[in-house]
Order: sequence, then structure tokens, then C-alpha cells
Amino acid sequence: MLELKHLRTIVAITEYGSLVLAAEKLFLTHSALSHQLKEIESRLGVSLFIRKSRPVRLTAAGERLLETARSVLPIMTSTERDMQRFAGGEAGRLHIAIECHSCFDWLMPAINQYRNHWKDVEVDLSTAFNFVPLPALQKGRLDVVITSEPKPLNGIHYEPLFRFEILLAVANTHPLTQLERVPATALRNETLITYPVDQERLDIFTQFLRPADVEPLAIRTAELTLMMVQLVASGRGVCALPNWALAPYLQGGHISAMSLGETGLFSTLYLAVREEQLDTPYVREFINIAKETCFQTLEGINVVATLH
Amino acid sequence: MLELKHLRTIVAITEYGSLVLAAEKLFLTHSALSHQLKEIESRLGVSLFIRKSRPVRLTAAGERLLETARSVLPIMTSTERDMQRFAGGEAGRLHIAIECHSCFDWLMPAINQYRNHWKDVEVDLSTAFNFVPLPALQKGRLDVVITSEPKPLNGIHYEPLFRFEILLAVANTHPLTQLERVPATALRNETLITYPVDQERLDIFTQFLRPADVEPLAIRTAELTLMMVQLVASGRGVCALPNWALAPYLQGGHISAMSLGETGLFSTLYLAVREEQLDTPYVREFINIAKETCFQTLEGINVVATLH
DNA sequence: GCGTGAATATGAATATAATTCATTCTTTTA
DNA sequence: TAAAAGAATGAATTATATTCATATTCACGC
Repeated sequence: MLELKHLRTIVAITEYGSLVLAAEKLFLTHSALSHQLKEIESRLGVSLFIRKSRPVRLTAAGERLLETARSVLPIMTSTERDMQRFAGGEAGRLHIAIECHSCFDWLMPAINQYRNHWKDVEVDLSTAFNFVPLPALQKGRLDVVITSEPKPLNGIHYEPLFRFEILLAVANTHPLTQLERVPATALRNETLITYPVDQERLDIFTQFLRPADVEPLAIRTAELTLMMVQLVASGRGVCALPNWALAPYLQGGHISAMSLGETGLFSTLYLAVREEQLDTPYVREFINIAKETCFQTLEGINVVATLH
Repeated sequence: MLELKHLRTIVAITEYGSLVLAAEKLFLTHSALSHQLKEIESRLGVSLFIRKSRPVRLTAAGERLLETARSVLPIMTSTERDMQRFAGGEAGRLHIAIECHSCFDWLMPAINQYRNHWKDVEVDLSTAFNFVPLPALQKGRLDVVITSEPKPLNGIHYEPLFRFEILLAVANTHPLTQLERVPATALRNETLITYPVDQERLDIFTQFLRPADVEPLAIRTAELTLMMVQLVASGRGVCALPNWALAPYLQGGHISAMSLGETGLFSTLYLAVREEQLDTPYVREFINIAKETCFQTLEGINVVATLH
């Protein structure tokens, strides 16, 4: 019933004091304004202006409407400005999910740095341990997924971040420390400690043990890297972790680590986004900052990182 | 560009989770909604909903728009409700002007009583000593005029309030107190005290002195009734005032008063409004309260008031 | 008063925008 | 994987807003 154009009309008429002038400023003929005014007045059942006097004066109802106009129109203006910022890629939403437990190390600094420059982007981080994140990315529930499995999907772009080696961590006193490289079969006598996720999502199984048709003696889980390392250090099992996740413990001499298999077990971490978002400034910039930050972090802990 | 219907659309879609349901609630086909949504999205250059998922989800831009909708739509609703109250005559404006100095006595209580019941009427009182109020009433700058000169004018309705006698007030020791009725010629030797307004507006001149072709010895003015009475009491002049304005001073015995001429000088006070407003509840009610109140006031001071 | 110029109002014609209908494409669920 | 429900699309239709041409009203000067 009441529309914004009526509010704009009220404001213009009171501001310029006449239909003719107001019409000009609204890029209309005075006839159009007259019709519009008449229409809304008869709809509302009140008159808004007293036309018998010049300049035209507001009635009490007109005053009330003007008050509304003065509070509503600025809101609309600022909303439209914000829409432009969304359109221009200055503002937006970045719901990030990580599939890998150890990613916090470099992702947190990245997010903090990013937030400083992109105040109008709503950043949200969640772990994707209990759901498959890529379909959610496709459907727009997520905007960024950090994964090491770049499954080709319609409309999804994978940006390689870095390549890393998965090492087997063992206690310093463990007999396997005698070997340079650990064959799959060596794990037949070991308790393997993993994150509590589906084996399908762990390279140690999919890339190493299964191809060799090996099952470890036992499997137990731990939530955090630190917990896994402590279990390993006390000789209660072994675990496979990225070199950069193990680095601080290796440097502290708490545990030892060896390559897996003849060639070593390598993996690449990817940042997945929707293709349509690839050229959006605030997304593009997140990718850049993420790359820089993980590089710096990896250098800082003295792990050789080979970009894909 | 952005219109209220878009805000309503956003709200409905988020509330019902689907275009089909939202369209139903908005009394539209889902096709119409789809077109509308597409149109505004392409205009703004942003997408507001992610349609790939069901129920449809808001994008960040959509969230921002929803926020605006939630703050703006209630304002519009309450504005429309207020418009209905204006239309129904429950709310309005009552700019009152009085031409007669002594009217405050009964008008103030009337206005106070009125305000209690009609909170949504903006009451404003001004004196019309320096301008002619009736044209202003015609043109809508005023809504009520209290006058004793019911000049027939297009679209103006005069509601008679009461008839009263204008008495000549003199000092208790004044020789004129010997007379029952004072002839015009008796004022040739008197100083006449009046309100500081044009003589055209004073009945003592237009109805009494001029017809008899009499001019008083001298004329001096005073702003307030009390001042006039004090001047009269101390023998510095005489003055013509409504019986009800003089009543308290007569009862106190401070001054004396006599009728003017053979028949006495009478006048009637009218309440003037625009004809079109006569049936508006809040105006009608003001007329009623004004009538009641001046009756009560006049009775209270023991002055016989004859309603026209 | 009465006439003049400027402002506003009105009616019919026109242009613009919104809505529907019919159909296709997409997503979800059984 | 098929069926059903939801959403998108294009063309036709309808409703709405605007203009043009003209009439009316108002303010101001004589």
C-alpha cells in the first residue's frame, strides 16, 4: 500500500514546497506527481498536503508520514550502498571448513590477518570431521574447504596450497628407528593411532596400508595431535602425521619419525572454492593470504614445502 | 530501486523457506516471485538466496537485506495504522486561535480536559491579535477560531457558544455608578481603556460609540484584564468588558459595572471551523467540550449565559 | 472585485512494469 | 533412478504509472 516512492515524494514536496519543483527533482512531470499524490491520499483516506496555500503545507497526517520517511529512507540508502559493496566483492561471507586436524596451525594466523583487511566479510570456521564438506561447498552452505582430496566436482576449483610428506612417528626407543624407511608390513606389529574419522579419509590407509594389503595390529584414536604424540612417546603406538605437524615435537627430541615406503608418502593440501567465486575480490584475497601464510608457517618450522 | 515489496518478499521467503509457499502468502504465483527476485538480484548485482538447496538459504547480502526489512517493515506498518487513525478522525491537528483576550478563562480548562481524551490530537493555541484568523482557517493554517464576528465565509461553519453582555466597568466612587444604564454620550468625559487592538475589532466602538457618533475623552490600552481593572479601580479610566470577565472583580467589590445604552450591549461568541471538518470526530468532540466547559465556567461565576 | 500568470488537477492515451500461463529445468526423496 | 515438488523461463496478458493536452484553482496586482 504505502511504498517508498510515496515517502520520497513527501520529502521532495516538503523540501521544494511545490509539486512542480519536486516533480522536476524526481525526474517526473508534475502531472505524474499529482496523480500519485491523489492516489495515495484516497487510498489512505487522508489528505497529506493542503494545496490551497502556497507553498503547499503538510497536514498532521503528512507530518507523520514525513517523520517515517526521514527515518526509513536513510536506512534504505545505506542498505543499497551495502548491496553495492556485496556486488563489488568488498563484502561477503566466508564459511570455511577444514578436513585436516593439523591445519589450525597456519589457518588461524591466516584468518586473523585476513580479518584486519576485510572487515565486511563474515568469516566462520568449522571442522568437517563429521560431514562431507564438498557437496556443502557446491550448494553454497560453505564457501571454502581445505582438503587433501581434490575430487573433481562440477563447479569446484581446487587451489593447491602445498605438498608435504606424511611421516610415521614412533617412540625414540622404538626398534623401527633403526630403519631409514618403513615398509607397510612393519605395521603389522604396531598399534596405529589415528584421528577419530573414517579410514577412507586417512591417507595412511588409502595410499599406504591397503595397497600393500596390510592391517595394523590395533587401531586406537585420539582427538588432538598433542595427545597422539604423547601416546607415541610413551610407546603405546605409532601414528602417521604430516611433517609440519610433527616438526615441533621432532625438534624437541620427544619422538622420532621416518618416511613411509620406498618413495615416502606424500600428499597435497588444496583450498577448494566455487568456480563462480574465484574472481570475487574478497575470495581471491583469502586464497592469496592463505597461500602466503602457510608458506611462512612452514618455513618458520623448517620443513621443506614443495609447492605443487 | 529497492522497494518495500522486495523487503516483504525477502521476509516471506526466509519465513516459509520456499518460493511456492511465500508466493501463496503474498497472494502471488511462484512465477511472479521468481521473476521479481531475479529482477532485483540482477539490478543489485548480488544474489540474495541460494536456490540450489532446499529450503532456500540467504546469502550474506540477503541477510543484510533481511535485517533492513526487519527494521523498516514494522515502521511502515505502524505508519499505516496511524494513517488509519487520521482517516478515522481519531488523530489530527487542532490549531486554535482566539480573537478575544478574555477567552483563556474557559478555553484553558476546555483544552486540558480535551487533551486527556484525545492524546493523538496535536493541540496548539495562539492569539489572533495581530492577524486576521478567518482566512487562515479557510486555508487550513488554523483549524478552530474563537471569534465574536461570524463573517459569512465560504466553507466556514460558526458554532454559537454563548451570548453575553458587555458592561462598562467604573471605579466604585465614580459618578456614573448613580445611573442604571450608561448612554454613549456619557463617555465623552471619560478615558476609555481597551486591549491594544484595532478599534474595528472592539464592539464598544463598532456597536456603541460609533453609531452614536461619540468619541471618548482619551483612549489608553492595557494588555491584561487584571491591569485594566486595576486602572479602573484607581479611577484612571473606564473600560468595557464581558460580564463573565468582570464577574470576579464585581463579586470582590473592587469595581462597579453598568449596562451600556438602553438595551445593553450584547455579543455572541462563536467557534469557527471548516465545514469539511464538522463531522470529524476529534473536531466534533472539541466543539462539545468547548460548549460544556464555557457553560460550566459561566455558571461557576454566577453570570447568566444565554445560549444562542 | 477582476484579470493574469503560475501552480495544481483531471481525463484519455500511452508507456512501463508486474503478473500469469504454459513449459522446462533442477533438486529432493522414496 | 524415477517421481514429485520446487524453481526458472519466455511470451502473453493485465495492471500500474506516466505523459500529453486541457481545465481548474490560487496568489497577486490593479
